[in-house]
Amino acid sequence: MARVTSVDLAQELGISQSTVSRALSNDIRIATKTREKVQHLALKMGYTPNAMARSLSTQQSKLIGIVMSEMTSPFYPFVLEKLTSKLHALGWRVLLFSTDAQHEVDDLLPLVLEYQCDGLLIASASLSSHMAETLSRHGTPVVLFNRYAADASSSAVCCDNRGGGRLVADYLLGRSHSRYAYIAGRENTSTNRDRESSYTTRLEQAGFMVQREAGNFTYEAGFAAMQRLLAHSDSPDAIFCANDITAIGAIDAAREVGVKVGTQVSIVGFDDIPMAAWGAYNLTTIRQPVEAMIDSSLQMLLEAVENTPLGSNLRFIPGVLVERGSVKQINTKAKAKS
Amino acid sequence: MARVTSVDLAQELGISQSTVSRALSNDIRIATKTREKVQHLALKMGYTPNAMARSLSTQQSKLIGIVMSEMTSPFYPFVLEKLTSKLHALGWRVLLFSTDAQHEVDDLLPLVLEYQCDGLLIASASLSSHMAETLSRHGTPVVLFNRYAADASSSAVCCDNRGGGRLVADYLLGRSHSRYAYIAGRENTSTNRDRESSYTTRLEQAGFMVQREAGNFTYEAGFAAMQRLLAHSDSPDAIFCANDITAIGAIDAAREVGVKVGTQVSIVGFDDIPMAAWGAYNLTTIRQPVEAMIDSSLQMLLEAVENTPLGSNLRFIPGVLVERGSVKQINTKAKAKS
DNA sequence: AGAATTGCTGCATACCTATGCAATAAATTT
DNA sequence: AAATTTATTGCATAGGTATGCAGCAATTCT
Repeated sequence: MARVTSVDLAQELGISQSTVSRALSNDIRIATKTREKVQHLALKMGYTPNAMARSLSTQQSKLIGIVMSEMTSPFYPFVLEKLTSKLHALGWRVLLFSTDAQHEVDDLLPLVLEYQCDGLLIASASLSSHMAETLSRHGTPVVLFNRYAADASSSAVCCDNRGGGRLVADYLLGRSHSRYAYIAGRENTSTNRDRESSYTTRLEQAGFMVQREAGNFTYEAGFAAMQRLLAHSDSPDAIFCANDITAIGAIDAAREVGVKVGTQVSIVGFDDIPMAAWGAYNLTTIRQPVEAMIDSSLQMLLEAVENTPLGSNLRFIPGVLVERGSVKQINTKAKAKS
Repeated sequence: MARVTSVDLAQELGISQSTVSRALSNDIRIATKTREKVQHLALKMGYTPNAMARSLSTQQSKLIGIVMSEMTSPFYPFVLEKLTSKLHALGWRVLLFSTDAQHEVDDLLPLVLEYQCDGLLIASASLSSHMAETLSRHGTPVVLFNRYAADASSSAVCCDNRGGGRLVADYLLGRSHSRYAYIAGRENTSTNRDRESSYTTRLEQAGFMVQREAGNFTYEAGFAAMQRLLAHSDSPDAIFCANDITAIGAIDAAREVGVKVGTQVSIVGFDDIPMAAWGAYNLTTIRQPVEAMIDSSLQMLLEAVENTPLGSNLRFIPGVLVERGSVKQINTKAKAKS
């Protein structure tokens, strides 16, 4: 029951604890024979190094904190899984923090600091500049995932949401729609702001107004927003939704009143979550370059952890439009024209 | 940049480190004045206790390890989020491990042990009896979530899958179907075994055969399995799927070939994930009592952590059938009969 | 006033590992 | 054979907190 320590091994073999420690870390200076003896006994006695003691000694916890909100939105579990398995493969452990509301992120940080995380990754949540400063004072590098700070005080990697919004606008413009709308995500997220503003700007440049409905990145919000849109006689025929879940809600709302998606009305999402490809929805959407975003943020973070702390650093990775069936096909007139 | 420690506080105030430590933990023996002075300075200097050092000293890491597979299946993110936020509220931190394949769970455990986790929760994955023994030798309590060990060597809380299977069988039997099928989940999971055997047994008792198609808890598997089922002329009219995702795949496959779900064919799932309620699917399913399962497993685990390590302990919590539109309604004849 | 109690604080050490430096023994060089 | 180098190991300490026990001053009791 009592944990076996390196001292136990040392006593058992009649050697010093330091030799044991070095033998177990394959230090070249230890005689091969001794090394093997130690490693063999360690195995036999079921020795497990104490990471706490090691951290204390080395001043490195080998811990990466991940704080994530919206964990139940289908996009993020994939991110979380990839992150943790890649970190594990690289020898890091992950300390997980979840939060619903934005304001709680700040409350969580002291805990991150207590556990001496070597680095911090914040997904789909932001960071007060006060806390960003605290972290930097402690020398804990942090990168934001899919969100960036207004004051650019911390590094971040995002999907190129502005580019994505433009892509959608152009795509819809190219297939002769006449009344455009946007169903928003949660306000005060850079994600929503960027997708909306770029989409809207582009359409306005082309001479169109765009109707706007509030939302919050959920199915229910998408459903309700679509109902509102359909309540008027001149309801839109081209709708960009802040994310896929919202779009799916919108599709279900349209179907419920017999409006045909992909012929009478076009709907585009953002993310390309697995459900977007499901037969019932077949949603045209912008695919977030998740793998690239994950790799990039990991690289950024670990570099900062291992080398010198780098300054603020923003990286935007473009998404790609994946065409499915929720947008009107080009009619012959438009085709001839192009 | 240099972290401020309790020693720094002590020096600054000209008192001993032990007094600082006690003052910060609100030890009654410390004079109120001193306590306040210390706490005030701690705040001012931005003191953060070092959890590593504390763990080393107290022999308690306040860490709960969670290992989870199938993180991307929609059921588990919810579980993970609930678990972490409840643990946080109770003062615990969570060390997250994810794994795809079963065999990797064993490889992960040494890491759990290195970090001195006070307890371990394994979701949707199992544990070799060898490792269960190792853990118990280390005195680390473990509870399995939604999976249980064949040899009952570790505690577990599960949905009552057998009860659920029976519920489905009875429900389908009650609405005059004639050809039954089961689309399986991953083999070698207690979840799949229990759902299947109870369902099948009940139907066989009632004199029916049940056709079986392999699967693995995914949309694609459900889709493919349904295609196989529909390939024959006497395809089933009542299908129980190992989980909701599988059922949704099956529904899409049926729709693709024009088979009407809820009238020509009945499909029932298991889990009641949010998508089951989506308009396009409207899936009748067994709702897992997630909250109760989470609370129960947490209670079980934390009790074992804080008190004496308890022996093996199994808990099965019944699910409830939620009726939606994917099953044939009772026709008048059947209704008259009952 | 002396004795006992109470209130508050400090000393010393445990927890476990990693690592700079010194020490010893063995091998090599001159 | 003496001097230098190489190989291997041990000593001692840092890292930050918690805590049993002792110490001291102030208060209360007899």
